[in-house]
Amino acid sequence: MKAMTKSKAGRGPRRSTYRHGDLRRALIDAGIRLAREGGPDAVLLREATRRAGVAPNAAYRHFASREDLLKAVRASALSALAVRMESEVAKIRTRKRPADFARASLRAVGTGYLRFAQEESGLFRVAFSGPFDAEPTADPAKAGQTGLNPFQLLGAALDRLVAAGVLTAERRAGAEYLAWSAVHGLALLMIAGPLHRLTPAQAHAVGQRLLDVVERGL
Amino acid sequence: MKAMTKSKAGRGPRRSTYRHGDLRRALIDAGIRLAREGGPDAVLLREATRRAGVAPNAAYRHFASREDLLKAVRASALSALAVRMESEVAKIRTRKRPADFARASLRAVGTGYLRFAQEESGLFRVAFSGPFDAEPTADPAKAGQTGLNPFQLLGAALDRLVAAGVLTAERRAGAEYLAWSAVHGLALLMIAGPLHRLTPAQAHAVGQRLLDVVERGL
DNA sequence: CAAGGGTTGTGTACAATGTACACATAGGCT
DNA sequence: AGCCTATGTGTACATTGTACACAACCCTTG
Repeated sequence: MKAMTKSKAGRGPRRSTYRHGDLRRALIDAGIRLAREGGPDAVLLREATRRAGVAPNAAYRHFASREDLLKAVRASALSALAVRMESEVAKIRTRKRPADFARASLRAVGTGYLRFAQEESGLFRVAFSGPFDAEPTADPAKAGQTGLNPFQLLGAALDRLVAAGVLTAERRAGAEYLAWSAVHGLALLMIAGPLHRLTPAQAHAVGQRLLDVVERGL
Repeated sequence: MKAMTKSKAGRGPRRSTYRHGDLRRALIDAGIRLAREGGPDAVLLREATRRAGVAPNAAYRHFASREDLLKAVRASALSALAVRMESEVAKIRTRKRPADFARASLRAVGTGYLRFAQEESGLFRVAFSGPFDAEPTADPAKAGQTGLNPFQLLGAALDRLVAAGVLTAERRAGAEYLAWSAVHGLALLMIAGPLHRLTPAQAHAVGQRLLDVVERGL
Protein backbone atom coordinates (compact mmCIF):
# COMPACT_ATOMS: atom_id res chain seq x y z
CA MET A 1 0.00 0.00 0.00
CA LYS A 2 2.40 2.62 1.17
CA ALA A 3 4.94 3.19 -1.54
CA MET A 4 8.03 2.92 0.55
CA THR A 5 11.15 0.86 0.39
CA LYS A 6 11.52 -2.31 2.37
CA SER A 7 14.28 -0.75 4.45
CA LYS A 8 13.83 -0.93 8.18
CA ALA A 9 13.49 2.74 8.86
CA GLY A 10 10.69 3.81 6.58
CA ARG A 11 11.28 7.48 6.90
CA GLY A 12 13.43 10.05 8.58
CA PRO A 13 17.05 10.72 7.78
CA ARG A 14 18.83 7.52 8.67
CA ARG A 15 20.77 8.89 11.59
CA SER A 16 24.42 8.00 12.14
CA THR A 17 24.61 8.32 15.89
CA TYR A 18 23.21 5.55 18.03
CA ARG A 19 21.58 8.06 20.29
CA HIS A 20 18.81 10.06 18.79
CA GLY A 21 19.33 13.33 20.55
CA ASP A 22 15.84 14.18 21.63
CA LEU A 23 13.62 11.27 20.87
CA ARG A 24 10.93 12.28 23.30
CA ARG A 25 10.48 15.57 21.51
CA ALA A 26 10.62 13.85 18.11
CA LEU A 27 7.92 11.40 19.11
CA ILE A 28 5.64 14.11 20.39
CA ASP A 29 6.15 16.09 17.20
CA ALA A 30 5.37 13.06 15.10
CA GLY A 31 2.35 12.48 17.29
CA ILE A 32 1.18 16.02 16.72
CA ARG A 33 1.48 15.64 12.97
CA LEU A 34 -0.45 12.38 13.13
CA ALA A 35 -3.08 14.03 15.30
CA ARG A 36 -3.52 16.88 12.84
CA GLU A 37 -3.92 14.47 9.98
CA GLY A 38 -6.22 11.93 11.53
CA GLY A 39 -7.26 12.72 15.07
CA PRO A 40 -6.78 10.49 18.12
CA ASP A 41 -6.97 7.15 16.31
CA ALA A 42 -4.14 8.15 14.02
CA VAL A 43 -1.70 8.66 16.86
CA LEU A 44 -0.02 5.25 16.73
CA LEU A 45 3.09 4.39 18.67
CA ARG A 46 4.63 2.45 15.83
CA GLU A 47 3.96 5.10 13.24
CA ALA A 48 5.48 7.75 15.48
CA THR A 49 8.64 5.69 15.96
CA ARG A 50 8.76 5.03 12.23
CA ARG A 51 8.67 8.75 11.54
CA ALA A 52 11.34 9.32 14.12
CA GLY A 53 13.45 6.67 12.39
CA VAL A 54 13.68 4.47 15.43
CA ALA A 55 12.63 0.99 16.53
CA PRO A 56 9.09 0.65 17.93
CA ASN A 57 10.24 -0.16 21.44
CA ALA A 58 12.44 2.87 21.72
CA ALA A 59 9.28 4.78 22.51
CA TYR A 60 8.98 2.94 25.80
CA ARG A 61 12.06 4.70 27.11
CA HIS A 62 10.04 7.91 27.06
CA PHE A 63 6.41 6.90 27.32
CA ALA A 64 4.82 4.21 29.41
CA SER A 65 2.28 3.37 26.74
CA ARG A 66 0.56 4.64 23.65
CA GLU A 67 -1.96 6.37 25.89
CA ASP A 68 0.90 8.11 27.61
CA LEU A 69 2.17 9.50 24.31
CA LEU A 70 -1.33 10.56 23.43
CA LYS A 71 -1.51 12.40 26.72
CA ALA A 72 1.59 14.40 25.83
CA VAL A 73 0.13 15.23 22.43
CA ARG A 74 -3.08 16.21 24.16
CA ALA A 75 -1.24 18.72 26.32
CA SER A 76 0.25 20.24 23.18
CA ALA A 77 -3.13 20.44 21.55
CA LEU A 78 -4.62 22.19 24.56
CA SER A 79 -1.78 24.62 24.53
CA ALA A 80 -2.31 25.35 20.84
CA LEU A 81 -5.99 25.89 21.54
CA ALA A 82 -5.13 28.34 24.30
CA VAL A 83 -2.85 30.24 21.94
CA ARG A 84 -5.60 30.46 19.35
CA MET A 85 -8.01 31.78 21.92
CA GLU A 86 -5.49 34.32 23.14
CA SER A 87 -4.88 35.53 19.61
CA GLU A 88 -8.58 36.20 19.21
CA VAL A 89 -8.71 38.10 22.48
CA ALA A 90 -5.73 40.17 21.38
CA LYS A 91 -7.67 41.42 18.37
CA ILE A 92 -10.21 43.26 20.47
CA ARG A 93 -10.18 46.99 19.94
CA THR A 94 -9.24 48.67 23.14
CA ARG A 95 -10.86 51.99 23.84
CA LYS A 96 -14.10 50.35 24.66
CA ARG A 97 -16.26 50.81 27.65
CA PRO A 98 -15.46 48.12 30.23
CA ALA A 99 -18.80 46.39 29.75
CA ASP A 100 -18.34 46.18 26.02
CA PHE A 101 -14.79 45.06 26.41
CA ALA A 102 -15.82 42.31 28.80
CA ARG A 103 -18.51 41.13 26.42
CA ALA A 104 -16.06 41.18 23.53
CA SER A 105 -13.70 39.19 25.67
CA LEU A 106 -16.07 36.34 26.22
CA ARG A 107 -16.99 36.44 22.57
CA ALA A 108 -13.36 36.29 21.53
CA VAL A 109 -12.67 33.35 23.77
CA GLY A 110 -15.56 31.46 22.23
CA THR A 111 -14.65 32.49 18.72
CA GLY A 112 -11.09 31.30 19.15
CA TYR A 113 -12.33 27.99 20.46
CA LEU A 114 -14.62 27.50 17.49
CA ARG A 115 -12.06 28.60 14.94
CA PHE A 116 -9.52 26.22 16.34
CA ALA A 117 -12.05 23.41 16.23
CA GLN A 118 -12.68 24.04 12.57
CA GLU A 119 -9.14 24.80 11.45
CA GLU A 120 -7.41 22.13 13.50
CA SER A 121 -10.11 19.57 13.96
CA GLY A 122 -7.63 16.73 14.35
CA LEU A 123 -5.84 18.44 17.20
CA PHE A 124 -9.12 19.55 18.69
CA ARG A 125 -10.40 16.02 18.79
CA VAL A 126 -7.21 14.87 20.43
CA ALA A 127 -7.45 17.65 22.99
CA PHE A 128 -10.73 16.23 24.22
CA SER A 129 -10.26 12.59 23.41
CA GLY A 130 -9.41 11.41 26.87
CA PRO A 131 -11.11 12.17 30.12
CA PHE A 132 -10.40 15.87 30.41
CA ASP A 133 -10.65 17.70 33.66
CA ALA A 134 -10.68 21.39 34.26
CA GLU A 135 -7.63 21.31 36.42
CA PRO A 136 -7.03 24.36 38.52
CA THR A 137 -3.36 23.40 38.55
CA ALA A 138 -1.68 25.48 35.89
CA ASP A 139 0.21 22.92 33.85
CA PRO A 140 2.33 25.06 31.53
CA ALA A 141 2.30 22.28 28.91
CA LYS A 142 -1.39 22.95 28.41
CA ALA A 143 -1.26 26.72 28.57
CA GLY A 144 -0.89 29.48 26.04
CA GLN A 145 1.42 32.45 26.14
CA THR A 146 -0.36 34.05 29.02
CA GLY A 147 0.19 30.93 31.05
CA LEU A 148 -3.52 30.23 31.18
CA ASN A 149 -5.10 27.10 29.77
CA PRO A 150 -8.34 27.26 27.75
CA PHE A 151 -10.53 26.73 30.77
CA GLN A 152 -8.78 29.47 32.68
CA LEU A 153 -9.07 31.85 29.76
CA LEU A 154 -12.81 31.33 29.78
CA GLY A 155 -12.91 31.91 33.51
CA ALA A 156 -10.96 35.12 33.15
CA ALA A 157 -13.39 36.40 30.54
CA LEU A 158 -16.32 35.67 32.81
CA ASP A 159 -14.59 37.42 35.67
CA ARG A 160 -14.24 40.49 33.52
CA LEU A 161 -17.99 40.43 32.92
CA VAL A 162 -18.55 40.43 36.65
CA ALA A 163 -16.04 43.21 37.19
CA ALA A 164 -17.78 45.27 34.54
CA GLY A 165 -21.10 44.72 36.23
CA VAL A 166 -22.57 42.79 33.34
CA LEU A 167 -22.91 39.54 35.22
CA THR A 168 -24.04 39.14 38.80
CA ALA A 169 -21.92 37.11 41.16
CA GLU A 170 -24.74 34.65 41.57
CA ARG A 171 -24.93 33.96 37.87
CA ARG A 172 -21.18 33.83 37.62
CA ALA A 173 -20.94 30.69 39.72
CA GLY A 174 -20.51 27.70 37.48
CA ALA A 175 -21.08 29.79 34.39
CA GLU A 176 -17.96 28.38 32.74
CA TYR A 177 -19.63 25.04 32.39
CA LEU A 178 -22.68 26.52 30.73
CA ALA A 179 -20.71 28.62 28.27
CA TRP A 180 -18.26 25.83 27.64
CA SER A 181 -21.06 23.37 26.97
CA ALA A 182 -22.62 25.54 24.33
CA VAL A 183 -19.43 26.27 22.49
CA HIS A 184 -18.05 22.77 22.82
CA GLY A 185 -21.23 21.25 21.50
CA LEU A 186 -21.25 23.50 18.48
CA ALA A 187 -17.63 22.67 17.83
CA LEU A 188 -18.53 19.00 17.64
CA LEU A 189 -21.52 19.57 15.38
CA MET A 190 -19.15 21.41 13.08
CA ILE A 191 -16.49 18.72 13.16
CA ALA A 192 -18.40 15.46 13.09
CA GLY A 193 -22.01 16.49 13.03
CA PRO A 194 -24.58 17.92 10.68
CA LEU A 195 -22.72 21.22 10.41
CA HIS A 196 -19.52 19.74 9.12
CA ARG A 197 -19.76 21.14 5.63
CA LEU A 198 -20.12 24.73 6.64
CA THR A 199 -17.73 27.15 5.04
CA PRO A 200 -15.59 29.14 7.47
CA ALA A 201 -17.86 32.14 6.90
CA GLN A 202 -21.01 30.20 7.62
CA ALA A 203 -19.42 28.60 10.62
CA HIS A 204 -18.49 32.00 11.93
CA ALA A 205 -22.05 33.22 11.50
CA VAL A 206 -23.52 30.29 13.39
CA GLY A 207 -20.84 30.68 16.00
CA GLN A 208 -21.68 34.31 16.60
CA ARG A 209 -25.32 33.45 16.83
CA LEU A 210 -24.57 30.83 19.44
CA LEU A 211 -22.51 33.35 21.37
CA ASP A 212 -25.49 35.69 21.26
CA VAL A 213 -27.54 32.99 22.92
CA VAL A 214 -24.91 32.49 25.57
CA GLU A 215 -24.59 36.19 26.24
CA ARG A 216 -28.33 36.64 26.53
CA GLY A 217 -28.81 33.49 28.51
CA LEU A 218 -26.08 33.50 31.11
CA MET B 1 -7.20 -13.52 32.28
CA LYS B 2 -10.70 -14.44 31.36
CA ALA B 3 -11.69 -17.50 33.28
CA MET B 4 -13.10 -19.49 30.44
CA THR B 5 -12.47 -22.91 29.07
CA LYS B 6 -10.19 -23.50 26.15
CA SER B 7 -13.14 -24.56 24.02
CA LYS B 8 -13.54 -22.76 20.73
CA ALA B 9 -16.78 -21.00 21.47
CA GLY B 10 -16.04 -19.05 24.58
CA ARG B 11 -19.58 -18.27 25.45
CA GLY B 12 -23.13 -18.73 24.32
CA PRO B 13 -25.03 -21.96 24.43
CA ARG B 14 -23.17 -24.26 22.11
CA ARG B 15 -25.83 -24.48 19.50
CA SER B 16 -26.65 -27.77 17.79
CA THR B 17 -27.91 -26.43 14.51
CA TYR B 18 -25.40 -25.32 11.94
CA ARG B 19 -27.48 -22.31 11.18
CA HIS B 20 -27.73 -19.77 13.93
CA GLY B 21 -31.25 -18.59 13.37
CA ASP B 22 -30.81 -14.86 13.50
CA LEU B 23 -27.15 -14.11 13.69
CA ARG B 24 -27.50 -10.57 12.47
CA ARG B 25 -29.79 -9.76 15.37
CA ALA B 26 -27.55 -11.64 17.81
CA LEU B 27 -24.50 -9.69 16.69
CA ILE B 28 -26.24 -6.37 17.04
CA ASP B 29 -27.46 -7.33 20.50
CA ALA B 30 -23.97 -8.36 21.52
CA GLY B 31 -22.72 -5.09 20.06
CA ILE B 32 -25.23 -3.15 22.11
CA ARG B 33 -24.13 -4.87 25.29
CA LEU B 34 -20.52 -4.15 24.46
CA ALA B 35 -21.41 -0.55 23.71
CA ARG B 36 -23.16 -0.13 27.04
CA GLU B 37 -20.19 -1.55 28.88
CA GLY B 38 -17.37 0.20 27.13
CA GLY B 39 -18.47 2.63 24.45
CA PRO B 40 -17.42 2.59 20.80
CA ASP B 41 -13.98 1.09 21.31
CA ALA B 42 -15.47 -1.91 23.04
CA VAL B 43 -17.59 -2.89 20.07
CA LEU B 44 -15.25 -5.50 18.60
CA LEU B 45 -16.23 -7.81 15.80
CA ARG B 46 -14.49 -10.80 17.29
CA GLU B 47 -15.95 -10.29 20.74
CA ALA B 48 -19.43 -10.00 19.28
CA THR B 49 -19.04 -13.26 17.37
CA ARG B 50 -17.62 -14.90 20.48
CA ARG B 51 -20.71 -13.90 22.41
CA ALA B 52 -22.92 -15.14 19.65
CA GLY B 53 -21.05 -18.44 19.76
CA VAL B 54 -19.92 -18.25 16.20
CA ALA B 55 -16.67 -18.03 14.23
CA PRO B 56 -15.23 -14.54 13.70
CA ASN B 57 -15.80 -14.55 9.98
CA ALA B 58 -19.45 -15.42 10.24
CA ALA B 59 -20.00 -11.75 10.96
CA TYR B 60 -19.04 -10.90 7.40
CA ARG B 61 -22.17 -12.58 6.10
CA HIS B 62 -24.14 -9.81 7.77
CA PHE B 63 -21.83 -6.84 8.05
CA ALA B 64 -19.29 -5.56 5.61
CA SER B 65 -16.89 -4.53 8.33
CA ARG B 66 -16.57 -3.73 11.96
CA GLU B 67 -17.59 -0.16 11.17
CA ASP B 68 -20.70 -1.51 9.54
CA LEU B 69 -21.66 -3.38 12.70
CA LEU B 70 -20.96 -0.29 14.71
CA LYS B 71 -23.29 1.64 12.44
CA ALA B 72 -26.10 -0.77 13.20
CA VAL B 73 -25.44 -0.46 16.91
CA ARG B 74 -25.40 3.30 16.46
CA ALA B 75 -28.86 3.24 14.96
CA SER B 76 -30.08 1.28 17.96
CA ALA B 77 -28.49 3.75 20.31
CA LEU B 78 -30.14 6.67 18.57
CA SER B 79 -33.45 4.91 18.79
CA ALA B 80 -33.00 4.31 22.51
CA LEU B 81 -32.14 7.96 22.93
CA ALA B 82 -35.31 8.95 21.11
CA VAL B 83 -37.35 6.69 23.36
CA ARG B 84 -35.81 8.25 26.45
CA MET B 85 -36.61 11.72 25.16
CA GLU B 86 -40.16 10.73 24.35
CA SER B 87 -40.65 9.32 27.84
CA GLU B 88 -39.62 12.64 29.30
CA VAL B 89 -42.02 14.50 27.06
CA ALA B 90 -44.80 12.15 28.07
CA LYS B 91 -44.39 13.19 31.70
CA ILE B 92 -45.48 16.74 31.05
CA ARG B 93 -48.65 17.67 32.85
CA THR B 94 -51.26 18.52 30.29
CA ARG B 95 -53.73 21.21 31.22
CA LYS B 96 -51.14 23.85 30.69
CA ARG B 97 -51.37 26.97 28.66
CA PRO B 98 -49.92 26.35 25.19
CA ALA B 99 -46.93 28.58 25.81
CA ASP B 100 -46.04 26.77 29.01
CA PHE B 101 -46.60 23.43 27.40
CA ALA B 102 -44.32 24.33 24.53
CA ARG B 103 -41.61 25.49 26.88
CA ALA B 104 -41.98 22.34 28.95
CA SER B 105 -41.69 20.38 25.74
CA LEU B 106 -38.34 21.78 24.81
CA ARG B 107 -37.18 21.31 28.36
CA ALA B 108 -38.29 17.70 28.40
CA VAL B 109 -36.52 16.98 25.15
CA GLY B 110 -33.31 18.38 26.57
CA THR B 111 -33.75 16.66 29.89
CA GLY B 112 -34.26 13.30 28.25
CA TYR B 113 -31.15 13.82 26.18
CA LEU B 114 -29.07 14.63 29.23
CA ARG B 115 -30.48 11.82 31.32
CA PHE B 116 -29.75 9.32 28.61
CA ALA B 117 -26.23 10.62 28.31
CA GLN B 118 -25.64 10.08 31.99
CA GLU B 119 -27.49 6.81 32.42
CA GLU B 120 -26.34 5.17 29.23
CA SER B 121 -23.09 6.91 28.56
CA GLY B 122 -21.69 3.98 26.60
CA LEU B 123 -24.60 3.95 24.20
CA PHE B 124 -24.60 7.71 24.02
CA ARG B 125 -20.97 7.77 23.00
CA VAL B 126 -21.65 5.19 20.34
CA ALA B 127 -24.61 7.17 19.07
CA PHE B 128 -22.32 10.06 18.25
CA SER B 129 -19.10 8.22 17.58
CA GLY B 130 -19.24 8.33 13.82
CA PRO B 131 -19.98 11.22 11.56
CA PHE B 132 -23.59 11.87 12.43
CA ASP B 133 -25.88 13.81 10.22
CA ALA B 134 -29.27 15.21 10.98
CA GLU B 135 -30.96 13.24 8.28
CA PRO B 136 -34.39 14.42 7.34
CA THR B 137 -35.05 10.91 6.08
CA ALA B 138 -36.93 9.14 8.81
CA ASP B 139 -34.96 5.95 9.30
CA PRO B 140 -37.15 3.92 11.64
CA ALA B 141 -34.09 2.16 13.04
CA LYS B 142 -33.03 5.43 14.60
CA ALA B 143 -36.45 6.56 15.76
CA GLY B 144 -38.43 6.20 18.93
CA GLN B 145 -42.02 5.12 19.34
CA THR B 146 -43.40 8.23 17.73
CA GLY B 147 -41.35 7.47 14.65
CA LEU B 148 -39.26 10.56 15.16
CA ASN B 149 -35.52 10.49 15.72
CA PRO B 150 -33.86 12.66 18.36
CA PHE B 151 -33.21 15.49 15.98
CA GLN B 152 -36.80 15.50 14.81
CA LEU B 153 -38.08 15.45 18.36
CA LEU B 154 -36.11 18.59 19.03
CA GLY B 155 -37.45 20.19 15.89
CA ALA B 156 -41.00 19.34 16.89
CA ALA B 157 -40.51 20.96 20.28
CA LEU B 158 -39.22 24.13 18.67
CA ASP B 159 -42.15 24.16 16.28
CA ARG B 160 -44.48 24.06 19.24
CA LEU B 161 -42.75 27.13 20.64
CA VAL B 162 -43.42 28.95 17.40
CA ALA B 163 -47.02 27.79 17.30
CA ALA B 164 -47.50 29.03 20.85
CA GLY B 165 -46.06 32.38 19.91
CA VAL B 166 -43.07 32.04 22.20
CA LEU B 167 -40.51 31.98 19.42
CA THR B 168 -40.56 34.15 16.33
CA ALA B 169 -40.20 32.49 12.96
CA GLU B 170 -36.96 34.34 12.40
CA ARG B 171 -35.40 32.98 15.53
CA ARG B 172 -36.77 29.55 14.83
CA ALA B 173 -34.59 29.10 11.77
CA GLY B 174 -31.60 26.99 12.64
CA ALA B 175 -32.47 27.04 16.30
CA GLU B 176 -32.12 23.26 16.55
CA TYR B 177 -28.40 23.57 16.09
CA LEU B 178 -28.08 26.12 18.83
CA ALA B 179 -30.14 24.18 21.33
CA TRP B 180 -28.53 20.92 20.34
CA SER B 181 -25.07 22.37 20.73
CA ALA B 182 -25.71 23.50 24.25
CA VAL B 183 -27.20 20.25 25.43
CA HIS B 184 -24.76 18.06 23.56
CA GLY B 185 -21.82 19.93 24.97
CA LEU B 186 -23.06 19.57 28.50
CA ALA B 187 -23.65 15.88 27.94
CA LEU B 188 -20.01 15.46 27.02
CA LEU B 189 -18.76 17.48 29.96
CA MET B 190 -20.80 15.15 32.13
CA ILE B 191 -19.53 11.99 30.48
CA ALA B 192 -15.87 12.62 29.86
CA GLY B 193 -15.28 16.12 31.12
CA PRO B 194 -14.93 18.00 34.37
CA LEU B 195 -18.53 17.30 35.34
CA HIS B 196 -18.22 13.55 35.22
CA ARG B 197 -18.51 12.97 38.95
CA LEU B 198 -21.79 14.77 39.38
CA THR B 199 -24.53 12.85 41.11
CA PRO B 200 -27.74 12.45 39.12
CA ALA B 201 -29.32 15.19 41.23
CA GLN B 202 -26.49 17.62 40.64
CA ALA B 203 -26.44 16.76 36.97
CA HIS B 204 -30.13 17.48 36.77
CA ALA B 205 -29.66 20.84 38.44
CA VAL B 206 -26.92 21.89 36.05
CA GLY B 207 -28.98 20.59 33.18
CA GLN B 208 -31.98 22.66 34.13
CA ARG B 209 -29.78 25.69 34.48
CA LEU B 210 -28.41 25.12 31.01
CA LEU B 211 -31.92 24.78 29.67
CA ASP B 212 -32.73 28.12 31.31
CA VAL B 213 -29.92 29.65 29.34
CA VAL B 214 -31.19 28.13 26.13
CA GLU B 215 -34.74 29.23 26.76
CA ARG B 216 -33.68 32.77 27.54
CA GLY B 217 -31.18 32.91 24.77
CA LEU B 218 -32.91 31.45 21.77
C1' DC C 1 42.86 8.29 31.09
C1' DA C 2 40.57 3.78 31.80
C1' DA C 3 36.88 1.19 33.45
C1' DG C 4 32.39 0.51 34.67
C1' DG C 5 27.52 1.59 34.86
C1' DG C 6 23.29 3.47 33.89
C1' DT C 7 20.60 5.30 29.93
C1' DT C 8 18.82 4.71 25.57
C1' DG C 9 17.92 1.96 21.38
C1' DT C 10 17.52 -2.83 19.02
C1' DG C 11 15.72 -7.64 18.21
C1' DT C 12 12.75 -11.00 18.94
C1' DA C 13 8.44 -12.53 20.44
C1' DC C 14 3.48 -12.84 21.54
C1' DA C 15 -1.45 -11.84 21.90
C1' DA C 16 -5.28 -9.41 19.85
C1' DT C 17 -7.67 -7.37 16.17
C1' DG C 18 -9.76 -6.84 11.41
C1' DT C 19 -10.28 -9.14 7.28
C1' DA C 20 -9.39 -12.06 2.81
C1' DC C 21 -10.02 -16.60 0.58
C1' DA C 22 -11.14 -21.21 0.14
C1' DC C 23 -14.03 -24.84 1.91
C1' DA C 24 -18.19 -27.10 4.23
C1' DT C 25 -22.94 -27.64 5.21
C1' DA C 26 -27.72 -27.14 5.65
C1' DG C 27 -32.31 -25.82 3.92
C1' DG C 28 -35.24 -24.36 0.44
C1' DC C 29 -36.69 -24.64 -4.51
C1' DT C 30 -37.40 -27.11 -8.72
C1' DA D 1 -34.52 -36.48 -4.81
C1' DG D 2 -31.13 -33.37 -6.03
C1' DC D 3 -28.96 -29.11 -6.75
C1' DC D 4 -27.98 -24.05 -5.46
C1' DT D 5 -27.10 -20.73 -2.64
C1' DA D 6 -27.07 -18.51 1.75
C1' DT D 7 -24.62 -19.05 5.86
C1' DG D 8 -20.95 -20.61 8.92
C1' DT D 9 -15.91 -22.66 9.49
C1' DG D 10 -10.73 -22.85 8.98
C1' DT D 11 -6.68 -21.06 7.86
C1' DA D 12 -3.90 -17.25 7.03
C1' DC D 13 -1.84 -12.59 7.13
C1' DA D 14 -0.87 -7.71 8.20
C1' DT D 15 -1.01 -4.39 11.87
C1' DT D 16 -0.95 -2.85 16.52
C1' DG D 17 0.59 -2.56 21.45
C1' DT D 18 3.85 -4.26 24.51
C1' DA D 19 7.16 -7.53 27.34
C1' DC D 20 11.93 -9.19 27.86
C1' DA D 21 16.57 -9.81 26.91
C1' DC D 22 20.55 -7.80 24.67
C1' DA D 23 23.69 -4.06 22.66
C1' DA D 24 25.76 0.31 22.16
C1' DC D 25 26.80 4.45 23.79
C1' DC D 26 28.14 8.50 26.88
C1' DC D 27 29.30 10.01 31.47
C1' DT D 28 30.99 9.69 35.68
C1' DT D 29 34.39 8.09 38.89
C1' DG D 30 38.81 6.22 40.27
